[in-house]
Amino acid sequence: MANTRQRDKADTASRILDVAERLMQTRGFNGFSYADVAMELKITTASLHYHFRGKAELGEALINRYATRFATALEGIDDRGGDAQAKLEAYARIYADVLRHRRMCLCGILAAEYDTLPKPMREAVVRFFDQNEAWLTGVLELGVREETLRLAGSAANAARAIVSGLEGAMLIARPYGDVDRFEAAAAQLLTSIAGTPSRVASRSRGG
Amino acid sequence: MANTRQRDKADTASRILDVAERLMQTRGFNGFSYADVAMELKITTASLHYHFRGKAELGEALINRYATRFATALEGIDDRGGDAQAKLEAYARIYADVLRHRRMCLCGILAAEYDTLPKPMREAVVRFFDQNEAWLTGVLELGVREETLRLAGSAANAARAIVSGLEGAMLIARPYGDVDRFEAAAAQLLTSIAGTPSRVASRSRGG
DNA sequence: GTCTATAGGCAGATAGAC
DNA sequence: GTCTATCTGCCTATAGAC
Repeated sequence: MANTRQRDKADTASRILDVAERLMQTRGFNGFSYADVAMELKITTASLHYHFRGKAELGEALINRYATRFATALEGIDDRGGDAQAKLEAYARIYADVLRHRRMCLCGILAAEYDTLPKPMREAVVRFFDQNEAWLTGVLELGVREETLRLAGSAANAARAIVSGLEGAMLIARPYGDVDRFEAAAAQLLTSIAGTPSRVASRSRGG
Repeated sequence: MANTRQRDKADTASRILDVAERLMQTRGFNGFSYADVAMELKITTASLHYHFRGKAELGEALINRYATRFATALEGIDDRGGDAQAKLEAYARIYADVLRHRRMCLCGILAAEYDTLPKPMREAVVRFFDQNEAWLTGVLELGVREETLRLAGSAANAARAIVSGLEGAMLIARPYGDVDRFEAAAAQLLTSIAGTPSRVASRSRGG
Protein backbone atom coordinates (compact mmCIF):
# COMPACT_ATOMS: atom_id res chain seq x y z
CA MET A 1 0.00 0.00 0.00
CA ALA A 2 3.04 2.23 0.45
CA ASN A 3 4.01 1.73 -3.17
CA THR A 4 2.43 4.86 -4.56
CA ARG A 5 4.12 4.47 -7.92
CA GLN A 6 2.56 1.08 -8.53
CA ARG A 7 -0.87 2.17 -7.36
CA ASP A 8 -0.78 5.22 -9.60
CA LYS A 9 0.07 3.14 -12.60
CA ALA A 10 -2.82 0.77 -11.94
CA ASP A 11 -5.15 3.70 -11.40
CA THR A 12 -4.20 5.44 -14.61
CA ALA A 13 -4.44 2.26 -16.65
CA SER A 14 -7.86 1.44 -15.25
CA ARG A 15 -9.09 5.00 -15.65
CA ILE A 16 -8.02 4.78 -19.29
CA LEU A 17 -9.97 1.56 -19.60
CA ASP A 18 -13.03 3.14 -17.98
CA VAL A 19 -13.12 6.08 -20.38
CA ALA A 20 -12.29 3.98 -23.44
CA GLU A 21 -14.91 1.43 -22.46
CA ARG A 22 -17.64 4.03 -22.37
CA LEU A 23 -16.55 5.44 -25.73
CA MET A 24 -16.38 2.00 -27.28
CA GLN A 25 -19.83 0.99 -26.01
CA THR A 26 -21.43 4.18 -27.30
CA ARG A 27 -19.47 4.99 -30.46
CA GLY A 28 -17.81 1.72 -31.44
CA PHE A 29 -14.14 0.93 -32.02
CA ASN A 30 -13.97 3.04 -35.18
CA GLY A 31 -15.88 5.89 -33.55
CA PHE A 32 -13.37 7.09 -31.00
CA SER A 33 -9.70 8.01 -31.01
CA TYR A 34 -6.74 8.03 -28.66
CA ALA A 35 -7.19 11.80 -28.60
CA ASP A 36 -10.75 11.46 -27.26
CA VAL A 37 -9.57 9.31 -24.35
CA ALA A 38 -6.52 11.46 -23.62
CA MET A 39 -8.47 14.72 -23.62
CA GLU A 40 -11.01 13.42 -21.14
CA LEU A 41 -8.29 12.28 -18.75
CA LYS A 42 -6.26 15.46 -19.33
CA ILE A 43 -3.20 13.56 -20.44
CA THR A 44 -1.52 13.32 -23.86
CA THR A 45 -1.83 10.59 -26.43
CA ALA A 46 1.86 9.84 -25.90
CA SER A 47 1.05 8.92 -22.28
CA LEU A 48 -1.69 6.65 -23.50
CA HIS A 49 0.83 4.80 -25.63
CA TYR A 50 2.89 4.17 -22.49
CA HIS A 51 0.01 2.17 -20.95
CA PHE A 52 -1.26 0.50 -24.12
CA ARG A 53 1.11 -0.01 -27.02
CA GLY A 54 -1.59 0.76 -29.57
CA LYS A 55 -5.30 1.01 -30.11
CA ALA A 56 -5.54 -2.68 -30.97
CA GLU A 57 -4.02 -3.64 -27.59
CA LEU A 58 -6.31 -1.23 -25.80
CA GLY A 59 -9.29 -2.78 -27.56
CA GLU A 60 -8.15 -6.26 -26.64
CA ALA A 61 -7.70 -5.29 -22.98
CA LEU A 62 -11.19 -3.79 -22.98
CA ILE A 63 -12.82 -6.97 -24.26
CA ASN A 64 -10.90 -9.15 -21.82
CA ARG A 65 -11.82 -7.00 -18.83
CA TYR A 66 -15.43 -6.89 -19.98
CA ALA A 67 -15.59 -10.67 -20.44
CA THR A 68 -14.06 -11.26 -17.02
CA ARG A 69 -16.58 -8.96 -15.37
CA PHE A 70 -19.38 -10.67 -17.23
CA ALA A 71 -18.16 -14.07 -16.07
CA THR A 72 -18.10 -12.79 -12.50
CA ALA A 73 -21.68 -11.56 -12.85
CA LEU A 74 -22.74 -14.98 -14.13
CA GLU A 75 -21.05 -16.67 -11.18
CA GLY A 76 -22.92 -14.26 -8.95
CA ILE A 77 -26.21 -15.41 -10.47
CA ASP A 78 -25.25 -19.04 -9.91
CA ASP A 79 -24.27 -18.34 -6.29
CA ARG A 80 -27.62 -16.72 -5.55
CA GLY A 81 -29.41 -19.99 -6.32
CA GLY A 82 -33.01 -19.93 -7.53
CA ASP A 83 -34.55 -21.78 -10.45
CA ALA A 84 -33.67 -21.49 -14.12
CA GLN A 85 -36.37 -18.87 -14.74
CA ALA A 86 -34.91 -16.62 -12.04
CA LYS A 87 -31.45 -16.99 -13.56
CA LEU A 88 -32.68 -16.08 -17.03
CA GLU A 89 -34.37 -12.98 -15.65
CA ALA A 90 -31.19 -11.99 -13.83
CA TYR A 91 -29.27 -12.53 -17.05
CA ALA A 92 -31.58 -10.21 -18.99
CA ARG A 93 -31.25 -7.66 -16.19
CA ILE A 94 -27.50 -7.41 -16.87
CA TYR A 95 -28.29 -6.28 -20.40
CA ALA A 96 -30.97 -3.85 -19.23
CA ASP A 97 -28.51 -2.24 -16.82
CA VAL A 98 -25.98 -1.71 -19.59
CA LEU A 99 -28.68 -0.11 -21.72
CA ARG A 100 -29.77 2.16 -18.88
CA HIS A 101 -26.29 3.68 -19.03
CA ARG A 102 -27.03 4.42 -22.67
CA ARG A 103 -24.52 1.81 -23.75
CA MET A 104 -24.55 -1.13 -26.12
CA CYS A 105 -23.07 -4.48 -25.12
CA LEU A 106 -19.34 -4.09 -25.79
CA CYS A 107 -19.12 -7.27 -27.85
CA GLY A 108 -22.42 -6.59 -29.58
CA ILE A 109 -21.15 -3.30 -30.96
CA LEU A 110 -17.86 -4.95 -31.92
CA ALA A 111 -19.75 -7.71 -33.72
CA ALA A 112 -21.14 -5.00 -35.99
CA GLU A 113 -17.61 -3.76 -36.75
CA TYR A 114 -16.20 -7.27 -36.91
CA ASP A 115 -14.75 -7.07 -40.42
CA THR A 116 -12.66 -4.01 -39.51
CA LEU A 117 -11.20 -5.35 -36.25
CA PRO A 118 -7.64 -6.56 -35.64
CA LYS A 119 -7.50 -10.35 -35.41
CA PRO A 120 -6.89 -10.61 -31.63
CA MET A 121 -9.98 -8.51 -31.01
CA ARG A 122 -12.05 -10.68 -33.34
CA GLU A 123 -11.08 -13.80 -31.48
CA ALA A 124 -11.87 -12.22 -28.11
CA VAL A 125 -15.33 -11.19 -29.35
CA VAL A 126 -16.16 -14.73 -30.43
CA ARG A 127 -14.90 -16.10 -27.10
CA PHE A 128 -17.30 -13.76 -25.32
CA PHE A 129 -20.31 -15.12 -27.18
CA ASP A 130 -19.12 -18.70 -26.65
CA GLN A 131 -18.86 -18.03 -22.93
CA ASN A 132 -22.38 -16.62 -22.77
CA GLU A 133 -23.89 -19.44 -24.78
CA ALA A 134 -22.16 -22.06 -22.65
CA TRP A 135 -23.48 -20.54 -19.42
CA LEU A 136 -27.00 -20.16 -20.81
CA THR A 137 -26.99 -23.71 -22.13
CA GLY A 138 -26.22 -24.93 -18.61
CA VAL A 139 -29.03 -22.88 -17.13
CA LEU A 140 -31.51 -24.12 -19.73
CA GLU A 141 -30.50 -27.75 -19.21
CA LEU A 142 -31.03 -27.24 -15.49
CA GLY A 143 -34.49 -25.82 -16.15
CA VAL A 144 -35.45 -28.77 -18.31
CA ARG A 145 -34.18 -31.20 -15.67
CA GLU A 146 -36.08 -29.51 -12.82
CA GLU A 147 -39.09 -29.07 -15.13
CA THR A 148 -39.40 -25.33 -14.58
CA LEU A 149 -39.12 -24.63 -18.30
CA ARG A 150 -39.80 -26.23 -21.62
CA LEU A 151 -37.81 -25.89 -24.86
CA ALA A 152 -38.78 -26.43 -28.48
CA GLY A 153 -35.33 -27.74 -29.50
CA SER A 154 -31.92 -28.28 -27.92
CA ALA A 155 -30.68 -26.16 -25.02
CA ALA A 156 -27.70 -25.00 -27.06
CA ASN A 157 -30.00 -23.79 -29.80
CA ALA A 158 -32.26 -21.96 -27.38
CA ALA A 159 -29.20 -20.38 -25.75
CA ARG A 160 -28.09 -18.98 -29.11
CA ALA A 161 -31.55 -17.62 -29.79
CA ILE A 162 -31.60 -15.91 -26.40
CA VAL A 163 -28.19 -14.27 -26.82
CA SER A 164 -29.19 -13.18 -30.33
CA GLY A 165 -32.52 -11.84 -29.16
CA LEU A 166 -31.12 -9.84 -26.27
CA GLU A 167 -28.28 -8.37 -28.33
CA GLY A 168 -30.72 -7.41 -31.06
CA ALA A 169 -33.16 -5.91 -28.59
CA MET A 170 -30.36 -3.70 -27.19
CA LEU A 171 -29.21 -2.74 -30.66
CA ILE A 172 -32.64 -1.49 -31.65
CA ALA A 173 -33.75 -0.03 -28.33
CA ARG A 174 -30.78 2.34 -28.32
CA PRO A 175 -31.79 4.47 -31.35
CA TYR A 176 -35.18 4.88 -29.68
CA GLY A 177 -33.52 5.75 -26.36
CA ASP A 178 -36.11 3.51 -24.79
CA VAL A 179 -35.27 0.96 -22.09
CA ASP A 180 -38.92 -0.13 -21.85
CA ARG A 181 -38.74 -1.22 -25.47
CA PHE A 182 -35.84 -3.47 -24.57
CA GLU A 183 -37.54 -4.90 -21.52
CA ALA A 184 -40.74 -5.69 -23.40
CA ALA A 185 -38.81 -7.46 -26.15
CA ALA A 186 -36.62 -9.31 -23.62
CA ALA A 187 -39.63 -10.51 -21.64
CA GLN A 188 -41.35 -11.62 -24.83
CA LEU A 189 -38.25 -13.51 -25.94
CA LEU A 190 -37.61 -15.26 -22.65
CA THR A 191 -41.18 -16.39 -22.04
CA SER A 192 -41.53 -17.52 -25.66
CA ILE A 193 -38.26 -19.42 -25.95
CA ALA A 194 -37.97 -20.74 -22.41
CA GLY A 195 -41.49 -20.55 -21.02
CA THR A 196 -42.97 -22.58 -18.19
CA PRO A 197 -43.97 -26.16 -19.08
CA SER A 198 -47.68 -25.46 -18.61
CA ARG A 199 -48.84 -21.96 -19.47
CA VAL A 200 -52.25 -22.61 -17.99
CA ALA A 201 -50.76 -23.56 -14.65
CA SER A 202 -48.48 -20.52 -14.70
CA ARG A 203 -51.40 -18.25 -15.52
CA SER A 204 -53.65 -19.51 -12.75
CA ARG A 205 -50.79 -19.08 -10.29
CA GLY A 206 -50.06 -15.55 -11.51
CA GLY A 207 -53.58 -14.15 -11.69
CA MET B 1 -32.61 5.85 -74.70
CA ALA B 2 -30.53 7.99 -77.05
CA ASN B 3 -29.55 10.22 -74.17
CA THR B 4 -26.27 8.57 -73.31
CA ARG B 5 -25.21 11.38 -70.99
CA GLN B 6 -28.24 10.98 -68.77
CA ARG B 7 -27.98 7.21 -68.69
CA ASP B 8 -24.32 7.40 -67.74
CA LYS B 9 -25.06 9.69 -64.86
CA ALA B 10 -27.69 7.35 -63.50
CA ASP B 11 -25.41 4.39 -63.98
CA THR B 12 -22.50 6.03 -62.19
CA ALA B 13 -24.65 7.19 -59.30
CA SER B 14 -26.16 3.77 -58.83
CA ARG B 15 -22.82 2.02 -59.22
CA ILE B 16 -21.51 4.30 -56.49
CA LEU B 17 -24.46 3.32 -54.33
CA ASP B 18 -23.84 -0.38 -55.03
CA VAL B 19 -20.21 -0.27 -53.96
CA ALA B 20 -20.87 1.99 -50.97
CA GLU B 21 -23.74 -0.20 -49.90
CA ARG B 22 -21.57 -3.28 -49.77
CA LEU B 23 -18.88 -1.44 -47.83
CA MET B 24 -21.41 -0.01 -45.39
CA GLN B 25 -23.05 -3.39 -44.79
CA THR B 26 -19.74 -5.08 -44.11
CA ARG B 27 -17.59 -2.38 -42.48
CA GLY B 28 -20.09 0.17 -41.18
CA PHE B 29 -20.36 3.89 -41.90
CA ASN B 30 -17.15 4.69 -39.99
CA GLY B 31 -15.34 1.77 -41.57
CA PHE B 32 -15.11 2.92 -45.16
CA SER B 33 -14.02 6.09 -46.96
CA TYR B 34 -14.74 7.96 -50.15
CA ALA B 35 -11.34 6.75 -51.30
CA ASP B 36 -12.41 3.11 -50.91
CA VAL B 37 -15.44 3.64 -53.11
CA ALA B 38 -13.58 5.73 -55.68
CA MET B 39 -10.73 3.26 -55.99
CA GLU B 40 -13.05 0.35 -56.64
CA LEU B 41 -14.87 2.26 -59.40
CA LYS B 42 -11.60 3.62 -60.78
CA ILE B 43 -12.71 7.22 -60.45
CA THR B 44 -11.47 9.97 -58.12
CA THR B 45 -12.98 11.15 -54.86
CA ALA B 46 -13.64 14.49 -56.55
CA SER B 47 -15.96 12.74 -58.98
CA LEU B 48 -17.72 11.12 -56.07
CA HIS B 49 -18.42 14.55 -54.64
CA TYR B 50 -20.10 15.49 -57.91
CA HIS B 51 -22.73 12.77 -57.39
CA PHE B 52 -23.07 13.05 -53.61
CA ARG B 53 -22.22 16.32 -51.89
CA GLY B 54 -20.67 14.57 -48.92
CA LYS B 55 -20.46 11.29 -47.06
CA ALA B 56 -23.53 12.16 -44.97
CA GLU B 57 -25.65 12.61 -48.10
CA LEU B 58 -24.30 9.38 -49.55
CA GLY B 59 -25.22 7.60 -46.33
CA GLU B 60 -28.70 9.06 -46.39
CA ALA B 61 -29.22 8.02 -50.01
CA LEU B 62 -28.07 4.51 -49.14
CA ILE B 63 -30.57 4.11 -46.33
CA ASN B 64 -33.41 5.50 -48.42
CA ARG B 65 -32.70 3.19 -51.34
CA TYR B 66 -32.38 0.25 -48.98
CA ALA B 67 -35.65 1.07 -47.22
CA THR B 68 -37.44 1.42 -50.55
CA ARG B 69 -36.15 -1.93 -51.75
CA PHE B 70 -37.17 -3.51 -48.48
CA ALA B 71 -40.67 -2.06 -48.79
CA THR B 72 -40.89 -3.50 -52.29
CA ALA B 73 -39.85 -6.91 -51.00
CA LEU B 74 -42.54 -6.73 -48.32
CA GLU B 75 -45.14 -5.83 -50.94
CA GLY B 76 -43.94 -8.82 -52.92
CA ILE B 77 -44.59 -11.07 -49.94
CA ASP B 78 -48.08 -9.64 -49.56
CA ASP B 79 -48.79 -10.12 -53.28
CA ARG B 80 -47.78 -13.75 -53.12
CA GLY B 81 -50.61 -14.43 -50.67
CA GLY B 82 -50.32 -17.33 -48.21
CA ASP B 83 -50.98 -17.39 -44.51
CA ALA B 84 -49.20 -15.39 -41.81
CA GLN B 85 -46.72 -18.21 -41.11
CA ALA B 86 -45.62 -18.26 -44.74
CA LYS B 87 -45.16 -14.49 -44.69
CA LEU B 88 -43.04 -14.62 -41.56
CA GLU B 89 -40.86 -17.29 -43.11
CA ALA B 90 -40.46 -15.22 -46.26
CA TYR B 91 -39.56 -12.23 -44.08
CA ALA B 92 -36.82 -14.19 -42.31
CA ARG B 93 -35.56 -15.37 -45.68
CA ILE B 94 -34.83 -11.77 -46.67
CA TYR B 95 -32.45 -11.52 -43.74
CA ALA B 96 -30.85 -14.88 -44.50
CA ASP B 97 -30.19 -13.80 -48.08
CA VAL B 98 -28.43 -10.64 -46.90
CA LEU B 99 -26.29 -12.73 -44.56
CA ARG B 100 -25.40 -15.18 -47.32
CA HIS B 101 -23.73 -12.26 -49.09
CA ARG B 102 -21.65 -11.85 -45.91
CA ARG B 103 -23.48 -8.63 -45.12
CA MET B 104 -25.24 -7.23 -42.09
CA CYS B 105 -28.61 -5.50 -42.38
CA LEU B 106 -27.76 -1.94 -43.42
CA CYS B 107 -29.83 -0.38 -40.67
CA GLY B 108 -28.73 -2.93 -38.11
CA ILE B 109 -25.09 -2.00 -38.57
CA LEU B 110 -26.02 1.68 -38.49
CA ALA B 111 -27.95 1.15 -35.26
CA ALA B 112 -24.66 0.09 -33.69
CA GLU B 113 -23.00 3.31 -34.88
CA TYR B 114 -26.06 5.41 -34.11
CA ASP B 115 -24.39 7.90 -31.76
CA THR B 116 -21.82 8.85 -34.40
CA LEU B 117 -24.24 9.35 -37.31
CA PRO B 118 -25.37 12.67 -38.83
CA LYS B 119 -28.91 13.51 -37.77
CA PRO B 120 -30.61 12.84 -41.14
CA MET B 121 -29.14 9.35 -41.18
CA ARG B 122 -30.33 8.70 -37.64
CA GLU B 123 -33.86 9.62 -38.53
CA ALA B 124 -33.81 7.42 -41.63
CA VAL B 125 -32.59 4.45 -39.57
CA VAL B 126 -35.46 4.80 -37.10
CA ARG B 127 -37.94 5.10 -39.96
CA PHE B 128 -36.67 1.81 -41.35
CA PHE B 129 -37.37 -0.02 -38.10
CA ASP B 130 -40.78 1.63 -37.80
CA GLN B 131 -41.62 0.48 -41.31
CA ASN B 132 -40.62 -3.11 -40.54
CA GLU B 133 -42.51 -3.23 -37.27
CA ALA B 134 -45.63 -1.81 -38.88
CA TRP B 135 -45.61 -4.43 -41.62
CA LEU B 136 -44.92 -7.27 -39.20
CA THR B 137 -47.65 -6.07 -36.87
CA GLY B 138 -50.11 -6.30 -39.75
CA VAL B 139 -49.00 -9.83 -40.61
CA LEU B 140 -49.25 -10.95 -36.99
CA GLU B 141 -52.73 -9.45 -36.60
CA LEU B 142 -53.76 -11.29 -39.74
CA GLY B 143 -52.43 -14.54 -38.31
CA VAL B 144 -54.32 -14.07 -35.07
CA ARG B 145 -57.51 -13.30 -36.99
CA GLU B 146 -57.23 -16.34 -39.25
CA GLU B 147 -56.10 -18.42 -36.24
CA THR B 148 -52.92 -19.67 -37.88
CA LEU B 149 -50.78 -18.32 -35.06
CA ARG B 150 -50.96 -17.48 -31.40
CA LEU B 151 -49.25 -14.62 -29.54
CA ALA B 152 -48.40 -14.18 -25.89
CA GLY B 153 -49.00 -10.39 -25.93
CA SER B 154 -49.85 -7.69 -28.44
CA ALA B 155 -49.00 -7.98 -32.11
CA ALA B 156 -46.94 -4.78 -31.93
CA ASN B 157 -44.89 -6.22 -29.11
CA ALA B 158 -44.33 -9.49 -30.90
CA ALA B 159 -43.33 -7.55 -34.03
CA ARG B 160 -40.65 -5.70 -32.09
CA ALA B 161 -39.35 -8.93 -30.60
CA ILE B 162 -39.12 -10.49 -34.05
CA VAL B 163 -37.23 -7.56 -35.59
CA SER B 164 -34.90 -7.51 -32.57
CA GLY B 165 -34.36 -11.23 -32.71
CA LEU B 166 -33.58 -11.37 -36.41
CA GLU B 167 -31.24 -8.37 -36.27
CA GLY B 168 -29.43 -9.88 -33.30
CA ALA B 169 -29.18 -13.27 -34.96
CA MET B 170 -27.55 -11.64 -38.00
CA LEU B 171 -25.22 -9.61 -35.82
CA ILE B 172 -23.90 -12.68 -34.05
CA ALA B 173 -23.94 -15.14 -36.94
CA ARG B 174 -21.60 -12.92 -38.94
CA PRO B 175 -18.52 -13.26 -36.67
CA TYR B 176 -18.99 -17.03 -36.90
CA GLY B 177 -19.40 -16.81 -40.69
CA ASP B 178 -22.25 -19.25 -40.25
CA VAL B 179 -25.59 -18.86 -42.02
CA ASP B 180 -26.89 -22.06 -40.40
CA ARG B 181 -26.46 -20.42 -37.02
CA PHE B 182 -28.72 -17.59 -38.17
CA GLU B 183 -31.32 -19.90 -39.61
CA ALA B 184 -31.52 -22.03 -36.48
CA ALA B 185 -31.93 -18.94 -34.29
CA ALA B 186 -34.47 -17.41 -36.68
CA ALA B 187 -36.55 -20.60 -36.78
CA GLN B 188 -36.43 -20.85 -33.00
CA LEU B 189 -37.52 -17.23 -32.64
CA LEU B 190 -40.38 -17.42 -35.10
CA THR B 191 -41.89 -20.65 -33.84
CA SER B 192 -41.52 -19.50 -30.23
CA ILE B 193 -42.93 -16.01 -30.61
CA ALA B 194 -45.53 -16.67 -33.30
CA GLY B 195 -46.10 -20.40 -33.18
CA THR B 196 -49.16 -22.32 -34.34
CA PRO B 197 -52.16 -22.24 -31.98
CA SER B 198 -51.89 -25.94 -31.19
CA ARG B 199 -48.40 -27.42 -31.20
CA VAL B 200 -49.75 -30.92 -30.88
CA ALA B 201 -51.89 -30.54 -33.98
CA SER B 202 -49.01 -29.01 -35.91
CA ARG B 203 -46.70 -31.86 -34.86
CA SER B 204 -49.06 -34.62 -35.88
CA ARG B 205 -49.53 -32.92 -39.24
CA GLY B 206 -45.76 -32.57 -39.74
CA GLY B 207 -44.70 -36.10 -38.81
C1' DG C 1 -18.70 14.24 -65.58
C1' DT C 2 -14.26 13.54 -64.59
C1' DC C 3 -9.90 15.07 -63.81
C1' DT C 4 -5.43 17.32 -61.15
C1' DA C 5 -4.02 19.64 -57.38
C1' DT C 6 -4.39 20.88 -52.95
C1' DA C 7 -6.22 22.47 -48.64
C1' DG C 8 -6.88 21.57 -43.70
C1' DG C 9 -7.67 18.47 -40.26
C1' DC C 10 -7.34 14.36 -37.60
C1' DA C 11 -5.68 9.67 -37.14
C1' DG C 12 -2.23 6.42 -34.78
C1' DA C 13 2.31 6.34 -33.51
C1' DT C 14 7.37 7.37 -31.98
C1' DA C 15 11.77 9.79 -30.20
C1' DG C 16 13.67 11.77 -26.67
C1' DA C 17 13.66 15.34 -22.77
C1' DC C 18 12.23 15.77 -18.02
C1' DG D 1 4.99 8.32 -16.16
C1' DT D 2 4.20 12.23 -18.54
C1' DC D 3 5.52 15.62 -21.51
C1' DT D 4 6.75 18.34 -26.28
C1' DA D 5 7.57 17.87 -30.82
C1' DT D 6 7.02 15.67 -34.85
C1' DC D 7 6.07 12.19 -38.52
C1' DT D 8 3.45 9.90 -41.84
C1' DG D 9 -0.63 8.81 -43.59
C1' DC D 10 -5.47 9.08 -44.38
C1' DC D 11 -9.65 11.60 -44.23
C1' DT D 12 -13.39 14.80 -46.26
C1' DA D 13 -13.85 18.42 -49.16
C1' DT D 14 -13.11 22.21 -52.72
C1' DA D 15 -11.30 25.02 -56.81
C1' DG D 16 -10.78 25.10 -61.28
C1' DA D 17 -9.10 22.95 -65.83
C1' DC D 18 -10.64 19.90 -69.47
